[in-house]
Amino acid sequence: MAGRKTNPPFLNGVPELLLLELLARRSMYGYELVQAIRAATGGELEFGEGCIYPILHRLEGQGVLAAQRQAVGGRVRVVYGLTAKGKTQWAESKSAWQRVTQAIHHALQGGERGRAALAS
Amino acid sequence: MAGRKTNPPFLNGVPELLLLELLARRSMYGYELVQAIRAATGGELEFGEGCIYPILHRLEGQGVLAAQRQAVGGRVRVVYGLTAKGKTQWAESKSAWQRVTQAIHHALQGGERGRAALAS
DNA sequence: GCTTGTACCTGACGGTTCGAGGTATCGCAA
DNA sequence: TTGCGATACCTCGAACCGTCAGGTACAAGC
Repeated sequence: MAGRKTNPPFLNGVPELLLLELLARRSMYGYELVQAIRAATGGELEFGEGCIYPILHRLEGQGVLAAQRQAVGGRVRVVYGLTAKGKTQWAESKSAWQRVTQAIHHALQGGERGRAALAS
Repeated sequence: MAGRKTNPPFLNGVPELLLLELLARRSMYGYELVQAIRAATGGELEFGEGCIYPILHRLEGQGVLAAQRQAVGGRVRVVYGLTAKGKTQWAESKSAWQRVTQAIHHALQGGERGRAALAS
């Protein structure tokens, strides 16, 4: 339990979920995404570049994202956007997340009462 | 992306959170907790014994849980309950979870609009 | 006697994230 | 013009968590 300071110890696959969400709105490049996630979560969550870039590359390899090199100034940005497959995955991830969090939320609430809501 | 069939790929520290929640209500033993989690989440989440037992032992070692051996029939059950420290940690974990999921939820909703809420 | 269910436990494996490091360009200020 | 910080990309090793497959043992039913 020694190391581990930054983010709270939940989350797994959450970076990917957030990536898909943000890219569903508009194409962005890696460095931008790192800060967009921080902004979008009100600073609550923060994933380093060492977390984001590998995911980006993996998703691109899976055909979920499409990369496009853009020259801006004298620099090159790699802008990512969702493919058709990506949109499907985005929708799936999102609903999976909602199912899971609802289940947990339910478990955190449903003590002695609230069992009625379990209508098969 | 090969392996990974059972649970959706979010979650980290979630088993621990659920453990604390359930034990805050009443003392339980390991095997019971495994099924209680499944029941409490409507079957959505399922953590095996290989996940639960190590956490139980770790939390006991940290003074978060107190174990008590009970002889039932010809068998011995190890019943766990929250210590004072455990109750603190339970509250902390719970509020942390809520903060995080709210942040993510917010990120999943707040598209182009809702930026106004970012005062300062 | 054998299988199934209860009840405990462990260890190897794999995936994900973290942290620190490395490169290069641009703009600004000293 | 030199240095610094911000931008922008990338990679690697370590750590952690959860999964899966195993292993023990008792009780009850067939």
